[in-house]
Amino acid sequence: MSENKSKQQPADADAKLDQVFMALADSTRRQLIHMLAQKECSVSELAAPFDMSLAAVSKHIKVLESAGLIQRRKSGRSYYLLLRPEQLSGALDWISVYRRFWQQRLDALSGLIEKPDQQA
Amino acid sequence: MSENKSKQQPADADAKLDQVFMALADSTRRQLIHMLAQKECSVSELAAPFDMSLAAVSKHIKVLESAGLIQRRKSGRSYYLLLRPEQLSGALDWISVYRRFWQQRLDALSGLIEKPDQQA
DNA sequence: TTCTTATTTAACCAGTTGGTTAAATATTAG
DNA sequence: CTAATATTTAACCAACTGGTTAAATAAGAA
Repeated sequence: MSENKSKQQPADADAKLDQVFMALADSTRRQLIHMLAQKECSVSELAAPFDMSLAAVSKHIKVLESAGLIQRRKSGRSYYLLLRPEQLSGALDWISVYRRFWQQRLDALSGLIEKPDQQA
Repeated sequence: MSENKSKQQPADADAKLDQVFMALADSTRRQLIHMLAQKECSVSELAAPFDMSLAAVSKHIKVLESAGLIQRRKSGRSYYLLLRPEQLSGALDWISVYRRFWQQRLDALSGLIEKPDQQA
């Protein structure tokens, strides 16, 4: 018998979500993602706007990279980082499951606004 | 002049996102959210399925609570926890910004599948 | 080859996380 | 009042985070 059939969600997917959410749980890293959504950047381009050492930014980049959110390409003596936005889909999907739990309420509320009495 | 006009995103919102994403970056806490999406639960109900001490679960609950994702109500000697799913909207919105970056590609891809040649 | 540029890696540090067990607190039950 | 139940809080610990500075590595420039 296969030994991990009992887990409905593979531990891998869980660990991956851990990594992605953790990667997003830092303002600097979210800004890096934002920059990379505009265009591919080198490490020093990415580091420029931040008031911290290049080594610190390098570490943040590594966190994003091991979460799979960015990809690295070497060109000459520079590394260029490329966003892999589709890697966010797991996180989006996870949260989206709970969207209906608040959307319901909002829908009900906007229903009330549209027809405050039995006017419809 | 107001001294924090230069920041386009208030630090508060940033810190809040930090907390929410951090709260989600743990499988145990995601499972707690899942349970609370079904129904309001007491601490011991929440702790039951987990192979860890009640004190540990209590700490996880506190993390979710300070992120604003759940709300606590005392009844007798039990605490009941209630999910506040709408508090996930900030995180969803943040990720959604980048959705188009991968959706574009998927759309293009499915376009290719629908009309593999110039058959349309 | 030697210098400079781009970046990583190593060593270190303070603070946080996620777990433990044991003690404290609050409330209901006898 | 006393005992049991539900939960938090405290004290502790190992591992991880996010930052630092300094040294190592890689590659283009002179």
